[in-house]
Amino acid sequence: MRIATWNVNGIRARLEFVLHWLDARRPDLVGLQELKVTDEQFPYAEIEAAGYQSAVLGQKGWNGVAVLSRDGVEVTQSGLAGQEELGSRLLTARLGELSFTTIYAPNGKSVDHDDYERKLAWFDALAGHLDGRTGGAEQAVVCGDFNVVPAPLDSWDEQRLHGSVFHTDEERARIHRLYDMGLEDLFRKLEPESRTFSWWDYRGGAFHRNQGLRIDYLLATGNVAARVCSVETDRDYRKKKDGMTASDHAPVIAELTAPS
DNA sequence: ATGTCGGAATTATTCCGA
Repeated sequence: MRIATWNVNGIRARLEFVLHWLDARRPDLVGLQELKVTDEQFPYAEIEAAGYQSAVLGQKGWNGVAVLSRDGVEVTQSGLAGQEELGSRLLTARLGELSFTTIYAPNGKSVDHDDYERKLAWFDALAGHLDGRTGGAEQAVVCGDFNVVPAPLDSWDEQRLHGSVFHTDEERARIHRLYDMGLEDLFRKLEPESRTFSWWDYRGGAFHRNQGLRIDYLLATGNVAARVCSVETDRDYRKKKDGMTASDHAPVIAELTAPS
């Protein structure tokens, strides 16, 4: 089973690119973020023609998340209670025994901006919501754009950026709280030393300079993490392709063995 | 060069968010 997360930066602008990727990579279950469409504007038919059912939590213009599945989607959670004013940023679907949540964390802008405190509060609400859903025999994946660089190794320039947004101890504490709740970072589990990014700024030739951040991840409960056999950051889909413009994020894909 | 995108507001240009 292949699971993936991808911030597409606008599903209307990226549809051709996403269809190309679905056809090439054939993931079974995908979390998409930053759709920038209402539910009605989502291209259900085109995605269905590619072999996927879609569950969508959209909004006009900004944010928005979706779960794509080859085997149907039963939505069990749509939105994060109490955080609605920050936009459409969480969606959970159940596939058999597996709970699959995709999130798009608030950006925070900068540590001295009001949005930064709202970002921290959003993560606290996320932890509160997930509490009790990631322990015991629960099988869960929580994936998406976390907008936090979890450790110094995940930044292209920790020395310069430490303490700035995405790189603060407060944000990292929120990610560690998720780890403490039993969620493991699938990429880090398999690649403990690798400096591999998932996002590069459009500006300044950041991609070609490899000035990026690892802010997109697949977290999973231990019983799911035990099944992971490979994790890839799909850099090829951060590149222009046949005249199509890429998102500023690359997909992250993990392969899981069948449940025992 | 704070250098690029996608989308909104508003009507082809400017602003905003990332």
